[in-house]
Amino acid sequence: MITDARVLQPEFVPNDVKHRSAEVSHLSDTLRPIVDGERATNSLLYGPSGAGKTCIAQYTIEQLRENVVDLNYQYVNCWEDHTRFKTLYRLLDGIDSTYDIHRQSTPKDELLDRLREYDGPPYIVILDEVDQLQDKSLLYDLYRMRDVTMVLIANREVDVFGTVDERLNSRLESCARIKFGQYDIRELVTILEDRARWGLEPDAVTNDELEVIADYAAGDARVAIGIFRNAARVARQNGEDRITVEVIDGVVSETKSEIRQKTTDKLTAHQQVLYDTIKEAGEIGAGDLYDAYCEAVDDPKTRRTMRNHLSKLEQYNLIYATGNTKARTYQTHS
DNA sequence: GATCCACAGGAATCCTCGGGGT
DNA sequence: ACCCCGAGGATTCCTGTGGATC
Repeated sequence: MITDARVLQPEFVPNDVKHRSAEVSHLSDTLRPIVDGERATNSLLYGPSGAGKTCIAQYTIEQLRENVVDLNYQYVNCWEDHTRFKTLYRLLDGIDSTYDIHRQSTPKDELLDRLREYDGPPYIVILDEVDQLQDKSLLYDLYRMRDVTMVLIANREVDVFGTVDERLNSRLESCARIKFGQYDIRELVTILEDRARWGLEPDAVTNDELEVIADYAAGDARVAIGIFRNAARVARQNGEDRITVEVIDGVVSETKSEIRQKTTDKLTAHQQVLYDTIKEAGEIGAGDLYDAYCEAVDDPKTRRTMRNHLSKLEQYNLIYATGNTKARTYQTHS
């Protein structure tokens, strides 16, 4: 039933994207000067998760590479590489310049100097989940490099610019903001149609089933594709030759927790405990939460550190807080 | 409405770890 | 073997805020 499993993967970038032509052309307009050997504008793509930001960034740059003789680019997930060192390391990796860097504390900012020395072809860097970057001044350092063009990706604009100082803010003022909205049902269906056409036998699924999936996904393409993939897998295991609504119903909650799991896996042990505690309690205040947390771990950190962790969890969209000061409580999402 | 106090979050400082230099 | 350095996390210190209580 499955003819090409690759197109069912979440990181698959199709060679034709749907419903995002405005965003694609906006982004490629900002990058176009590179074709003429000029300096391109930096850009910020923002919008909810599963709205196609990462996909469109990669797609657009691929398109550009076909038109430009020489162009380097590198994708960095700032959540995974959230420290200054790791991000810089990844950027040097993209231009094969890491050969003798091992430790975290090479002479002060040697990595940055190394990047400054770069004089190859234009270098486009995608900084995904850039709001997770702990040291935003790195953006300023990158901004000042002639050959480097930044494509920033975040959920909310304010997460990127709300926290940086005046100096950086005025520099980034000029960057192109490209807003991504949620997909609607119709759009999700056509996205899934394409994947079905490329990856499954004909007639393995009809629009009715795709609509059910799109409905469950609530605008999030990542969730839609995840449900689709799991449904295809289960159908194949059952020896069926098509995806039924029953199969879809069966994999929805599994898929959603799978995606959430991917997020919580990236948390530290202490953050996990906090998240689990909140989840179990349903709704909990800061004082009770700290007490429960101290019970649950051997070496509890301070209250202040817990607050730092909580604000991380909030940024990750795992929890949210309501109310002010004493009345403030925490809850998990969905 | 005055006072209290748990709480949030910024800033400065401390601590630890990994790896270099001598 | 020893000391030193830088990065990043944790802690300490602090201020401002708003709900609770009388």
